[in-house]
Amino acid sequence: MSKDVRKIKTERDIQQALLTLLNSKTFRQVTVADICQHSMTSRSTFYAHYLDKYDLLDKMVDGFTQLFKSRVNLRFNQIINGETDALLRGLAVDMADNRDALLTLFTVHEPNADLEANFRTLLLKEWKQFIKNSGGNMKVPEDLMASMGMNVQMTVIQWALAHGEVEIDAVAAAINTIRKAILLQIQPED
Amino acid sequence: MSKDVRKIKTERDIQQALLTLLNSKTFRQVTVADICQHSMTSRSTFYAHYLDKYDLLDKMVDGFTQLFKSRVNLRFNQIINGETDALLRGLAVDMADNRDALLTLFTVHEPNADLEANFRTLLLKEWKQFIKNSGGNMKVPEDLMASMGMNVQMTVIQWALAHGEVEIDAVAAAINTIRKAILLQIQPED
DNA sequence: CGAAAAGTGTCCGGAATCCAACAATAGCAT
DNA sequence: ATGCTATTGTTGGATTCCGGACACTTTTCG
Repeated sequence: MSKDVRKIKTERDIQQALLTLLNSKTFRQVTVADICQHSMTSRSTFYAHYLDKYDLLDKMVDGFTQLFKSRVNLRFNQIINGETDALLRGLAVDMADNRDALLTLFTVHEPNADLEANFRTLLLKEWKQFIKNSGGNMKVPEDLMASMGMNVQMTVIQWALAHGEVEIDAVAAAINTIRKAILLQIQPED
Repeated sequence: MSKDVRKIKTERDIQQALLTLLNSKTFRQVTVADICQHSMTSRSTFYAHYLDKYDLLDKMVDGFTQLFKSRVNLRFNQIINGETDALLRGLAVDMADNRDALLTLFTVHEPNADLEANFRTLLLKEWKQFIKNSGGNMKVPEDLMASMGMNVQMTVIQWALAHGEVEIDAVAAAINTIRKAILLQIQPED
């Protein structure tokens, strides 16, 4: 049942071609012919794999969204006590493999294909759950703190992707300050 | 008459796979199955393009040799007076595009496929011709000076490939000293 | 030595891809 | 508006590639 390697190769080439083209063009400006030319595939083959360029983008965004989703669940489930800073940075290193692809796709915002929005939605959902499970009396609205946590984490992820996770320790201190302020609101019983 | 793109793609993938494998294995240790696995091509396809792995290596070496040959002729023909230092460094930047491939293939020395030997042979031939054309009375044997020029230039090429052509100016002064000493022998009428 | 494992080279049917058409639509300039 | 050009999808036959088999040689290892 597993795919023919030719399918894997062409899909890889097509997707890589789109990412490359997105460095010099808007997604709207990219044409199917462009993608085929860069990936060295015929247009008939392209349409054998995707309905159109929007379908291609959808599937790429969906793929990374699913990958991120599994990682998010894993990371949040692994949290014990005081490991929230590991969470903040952990997701960044998780996605480091797909550094270029993610950074590029973050710049694309189409109605049904918005990777950054998907990431934010997933994180927000997990933060709400996390706050609810921690069960303390909140001084401020829980949704506000969830949004705060999500935004801080998203900032870390994007910064790490853009600058390389090597120097991530340099900002750890600054992030820590913010993190403590947030956690103080989330778990006031500490 | 022009090739089907599929042929171009598979040959590109196969050749790239060999180069990658040569970073961790000797050419003798590399197996056809390895190449096929890395390049995601079937063995039957491999043998449709090449007789064996030696044939693959031959064609790669021949390709770069031909490319180098044309550049060498071009550079030497462009020499007027006092531009010999431009020649010394020019060939280095010419080959910069294929930096990784050349550096890797330079480590392979097979009886009928030795890129470094080919480069040296081509350079030596051109240096001999260049010295003969300059027509001065030589203080030392012409072949010796040709060999000298070839070796200096080969050193520059390999150094530039290994370290990046960006900082090539750093060694320009040192090379210049050697160059003057050599040219003094070649053109004693100056 | 002798058997097992790995590698080589070749073959074939079926699958994926190419290529060159084609009509239809969208965008753009005059 | 009117053409003109670019782009979009679709189709069918030719080409290339894949997967797996086969016989054979070489290497590895007990």
